[in-house]
Amino acid sequence: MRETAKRVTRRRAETRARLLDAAFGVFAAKGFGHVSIEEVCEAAGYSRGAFYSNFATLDELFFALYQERADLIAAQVASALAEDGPGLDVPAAVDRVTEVLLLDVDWLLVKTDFLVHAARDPQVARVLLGHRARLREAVAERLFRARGRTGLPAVLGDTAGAAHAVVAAYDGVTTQLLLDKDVEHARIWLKQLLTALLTDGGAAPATPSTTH
Amino acid sequence: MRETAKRVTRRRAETRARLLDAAFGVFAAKGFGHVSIEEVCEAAGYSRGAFYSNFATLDELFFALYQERADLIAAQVASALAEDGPGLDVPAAVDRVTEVLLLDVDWLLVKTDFLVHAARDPQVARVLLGHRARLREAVAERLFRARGRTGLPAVLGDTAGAAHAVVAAYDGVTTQLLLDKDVEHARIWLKQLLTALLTDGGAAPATPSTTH
DNA sequence: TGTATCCGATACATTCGTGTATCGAAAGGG
DNA sequence: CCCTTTCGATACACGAATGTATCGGATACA
Repeated sequence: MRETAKRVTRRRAETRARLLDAAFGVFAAKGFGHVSIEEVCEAAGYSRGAFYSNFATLDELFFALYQERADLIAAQVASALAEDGPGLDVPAAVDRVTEVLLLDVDWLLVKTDFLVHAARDPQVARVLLGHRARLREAVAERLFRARGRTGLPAVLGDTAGAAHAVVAAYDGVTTQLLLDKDVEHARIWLKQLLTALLTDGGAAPATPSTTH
Repeated sequence: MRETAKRVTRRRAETRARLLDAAFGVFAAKGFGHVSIEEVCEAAGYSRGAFYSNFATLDELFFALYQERADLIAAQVASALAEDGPGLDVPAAVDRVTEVLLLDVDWLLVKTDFLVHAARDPQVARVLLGHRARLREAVAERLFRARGRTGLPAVLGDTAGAAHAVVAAYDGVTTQLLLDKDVEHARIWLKQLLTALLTDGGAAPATPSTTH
């Protein structure tokens, strides 16, 4: 006996996807909490009937949207970490990851909205914490492979601690980026931060003016 | 000739303050964007007439609220940085600042809401950027006074760069704190991060389990 | 204490969003 | 090719929140 033995799908999947895509745009532009169901439907080119046929509430759609995109990003990060020359080239990996993480400001906006949402709903918070934990583990595993090549500062503890620091740096840079919208500067800055955190002395690269 | 020669005030100041206080509670609980004007008024024990007499829109109230509290925190941080034994004791200063910055989770919630708000309104963003810049300058000035005692890693550049890193660390830790609500752990973790960032090798303190 | 002014409560009109119920059309199975 | 099932559009009823206009009571100042 199949669970929820719904007969079908195909149109449905399409409209669901369109709704999610449209919602992403609307959320990015106005912020969850300032968006009505109607706006999403209008942006997607559907009427409210389509919405209620696919989702019960706007929260549910938001959740689905987040999960979809978060998984996508996670996969990209994982591949950026995996893809490696023969030598465990940490700085190169940092570059690739930075590129992926700070790709799309709209996503950062939506993600932060989701954070704010999760901060008030323990159920949702657990999911987000799960995503973050998985990300940290991927980073930690990568750092572990590179141990020895790079001397981690003792203050951070083991590779897990260092991974924690990496995520914190990412979050910190994101905050600033949301305000000044300067992606290039954010990338440079994140690389600098990660270098400072992950290398023991820190071979000084050309330090661009950090007065922004 | 006085600007806006309103005759005056006393009841007015009182109700305005009560409205702001009540709004803080409501915003912290439900999040800006899920709060109606009526809710704020009800929480404050007033009717909508009082609100419209003091503010034009909910955004305006939110802005005033943020500014008020942000100034307060800024003053506390400044005093925590200033207050100093004869010797420039950086770790002690880090402790004090950490204490102040991670004092009230509700404030972090509201602050993050405001960030999300500012991210979509350049006018508001400039104000927030201003606040952050002032905070950074206070930190930088303090670091400058302590230079020599603490060897800053070269990767970060000058004291201004280091201050930038301090704020980023703060923001990063805030994000995690909003999800797990563990203030004590956040404090420890922030101290660790700051130590790792501000000291060149980093004298390892007792590293608590960072697996959270 | 009188009085001009200000403040905040109440009432009202209106707009906006929601959720549901119904119906025609599309899609897949036999 | 028909027929059953599902999808999504339309219409409607309802509730919630907004903004304004008006009014009575409070407050400062002479």
